Amino acid sequence: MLRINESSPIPIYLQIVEEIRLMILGKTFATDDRLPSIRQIAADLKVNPNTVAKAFQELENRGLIYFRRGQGAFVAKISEEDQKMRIIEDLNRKFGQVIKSAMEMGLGHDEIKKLFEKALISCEIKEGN
Amino acid sequence: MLRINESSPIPIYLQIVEEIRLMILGKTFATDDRLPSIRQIAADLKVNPNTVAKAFQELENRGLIYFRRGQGAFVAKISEEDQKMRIIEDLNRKFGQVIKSAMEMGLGHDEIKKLFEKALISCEIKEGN
Amino acid sequence: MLRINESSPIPIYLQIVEEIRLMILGKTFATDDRLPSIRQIAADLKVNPNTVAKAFQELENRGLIYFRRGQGAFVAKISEEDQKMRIIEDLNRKFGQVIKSAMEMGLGHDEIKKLFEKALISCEIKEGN
Amino acid sequence: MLRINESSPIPIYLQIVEEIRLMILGKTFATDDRLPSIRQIAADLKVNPNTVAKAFQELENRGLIYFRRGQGAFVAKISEEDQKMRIIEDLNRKFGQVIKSAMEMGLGHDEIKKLFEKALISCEIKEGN
DNA sequence: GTGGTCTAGACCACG
DNA sequence: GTGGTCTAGACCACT
Repeated sequence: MLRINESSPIPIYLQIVEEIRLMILGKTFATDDRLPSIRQIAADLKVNPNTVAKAFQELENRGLIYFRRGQGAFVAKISEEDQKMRIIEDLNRKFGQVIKSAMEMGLGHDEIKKLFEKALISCEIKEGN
Repeated sequence: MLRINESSPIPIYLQIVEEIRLMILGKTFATDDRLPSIRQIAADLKVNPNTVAKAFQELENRGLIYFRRGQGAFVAKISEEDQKMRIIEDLNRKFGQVIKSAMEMGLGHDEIKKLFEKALISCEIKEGN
Repeated sequence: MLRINESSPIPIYLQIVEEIRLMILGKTFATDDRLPSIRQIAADLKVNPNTVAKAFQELENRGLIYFRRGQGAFVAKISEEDQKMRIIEDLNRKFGQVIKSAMEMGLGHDEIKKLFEKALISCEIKEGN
Repeated sequence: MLRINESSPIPIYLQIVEEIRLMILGKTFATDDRLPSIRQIAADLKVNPNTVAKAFQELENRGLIYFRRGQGAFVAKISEEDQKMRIIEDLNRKFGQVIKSAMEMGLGHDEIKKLFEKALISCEIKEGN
């Protein structure tokens, strides 16, 4: 389920944090669902369990998951509005960065919009597969 | 001119690479323009000259700049089409990532589009300042 | 195993690159073999680890080695033909340079050949020891 | 007449030294011939006069040239035998290096000889042009 | 243990 | 002045 990019400069544990964060916000996991075990994920990703453990700790620090001794990690409760807000803020920030860099490269409003729409369609096609 | 984010997990030298790359693609610098000196940038950003040197070396490896001994670093020639192509590929990839994460969080086509347009407008307002 | 020449005008890190390159092409190391660690080589050669790291980075750029996080550097895969081709090109270039300089010094075909053969034999004797 | 390689790691002044050394040993210049002026060479190579001056100084240190105030640099006297010996030593050393690297890459006597002969012929063809 | 990043600061080559 | 190399040594990410 998870995917990491070995050659990215971003530490693996932060890539895992981000992936799981998105899954939680996107309700792939619901409140109080049990997450896959650290060992399970480590085996899937062919990564050291310590690395996954570090990611889980980070998620706990951010209040997105909690641990039950001997049972594993579970999705923490977030209110609907809170969740929606976080998603929107997140995307707003990400879109902002891309648009900013597009503007730095000299593209205008219409060009940017066109590129976005092309990317959106191409994503939907991939998703459809 | 350049800005770096100290707390980002992305290494400083790669942040510098990315900033300069965007400037070159966006024609802030034209072909054969001299870039600011390593020492200059290092002083501006308050980082070690070696860190900037590493960024420059990376840019040279990617063929975006070249060096003249004792004179400094200069913007390499890229054909117009090549440049346009790189910009588009770059944005396509970046938009793709954001859209993908939006879909993972359960947003639909229209919601994503709406968020994008909001972000675009808010960027233009900032730019206008 | 490695040797460097302190007084050469060629930077130490490039000398290391060349030595390891020859070892890989000459199959002293096979595909996916682990190279000695940066720290190990640095200690052996009595140079700074950063210098060796720079050499390794260069080898990675040239596609001769790859890294696994936390494990070390490994010999990348090269096809047999590719390897043979590189070796031949390399030697052709090197011989060409020496022959060219010999010609510039006024030596004729036969003299050059004689010198080469003498050198070849003397190398074989050394090798035999 | 001279050629330098901008992208070589060997300093330009040492490249110039080597070129002129070969010319002197190869009798392109005879004893007491006047060498081209520093400014002349600097202009030809599009290099800073300081760089050429440094090369000349190095040649003087090695006893290959001498200066006459206000007149320029001249080829120093070398005995015939001395000259022949230097040439041979030089080539022997260079061939030795190439052969050594060939052996390190696992090539045998006959393969090396074949490659050498091919290179020799291809050099003669170039020279013939 | 591994490599990766970064700093502080030295010295060199080149213009 | 420019970039290039190198050292000494720190801290981080990962196995």
